[in-house]
Amino acid sequence: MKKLNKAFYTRDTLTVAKELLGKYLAVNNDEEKMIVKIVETEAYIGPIDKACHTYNNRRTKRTEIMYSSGGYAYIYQIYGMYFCLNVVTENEDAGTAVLIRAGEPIKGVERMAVNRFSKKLNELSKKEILNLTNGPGKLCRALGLDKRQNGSSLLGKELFIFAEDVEEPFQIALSKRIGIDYAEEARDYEWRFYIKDNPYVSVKTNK
DNA sequence: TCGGAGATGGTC
DNA sequence: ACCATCTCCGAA
Repeated sequence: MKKLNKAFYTRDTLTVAKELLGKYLAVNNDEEKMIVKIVETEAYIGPIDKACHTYNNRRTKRTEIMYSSGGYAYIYQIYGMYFCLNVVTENEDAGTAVLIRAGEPIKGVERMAVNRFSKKLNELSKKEILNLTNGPGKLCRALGLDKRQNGSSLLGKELFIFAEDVEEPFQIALSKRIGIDYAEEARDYEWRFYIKDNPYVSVKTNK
């Protein structure tokens, strides 16, 4: 396994969004050691993207981390009760990031079952297993990610992304992004990427 | 199986 | 007053 380095993140956001597919997101706290395979991402490109929190170079306390150079986690709260994990990309002041929308549970699934459903893994139905991490809010809940990890470096050992030496082949599909209907022309940009036919991709598909 | 609405609180 | 979400519940 090879941890993704600074150079991986400080590239074009659409490239990073695509290349994050099939990589592995690792969470290593005292309490939790979990891994998911990334199966769905979305690019957010502030300067030209009305769906992005940093559109028009808007700088606020919340979005400040998005203006750092690539390789940091931007985690924000949404709808009062959920969190979304983003990976900051490109160079300092770019204001760009990739939203991690869904993952396939690989390791520490027992813990994910507790975090999501307060159940043991062997008590989950097939449907619940598929529902562990197939959406940005669900993914963060399963992995125990919240405001505490906002701004964390992805080059450390608590939260990072790595590639396996041998990667299983897959096809990349793309579509419009989810849940940004307010974003005028940006709603039509096909900046959502996912692994074709992977069962853990979030179900909703706004074509 | 589906669509609508409520939950819930930080941000602007 | 929103909002890069999720779940429940009622209708069909």
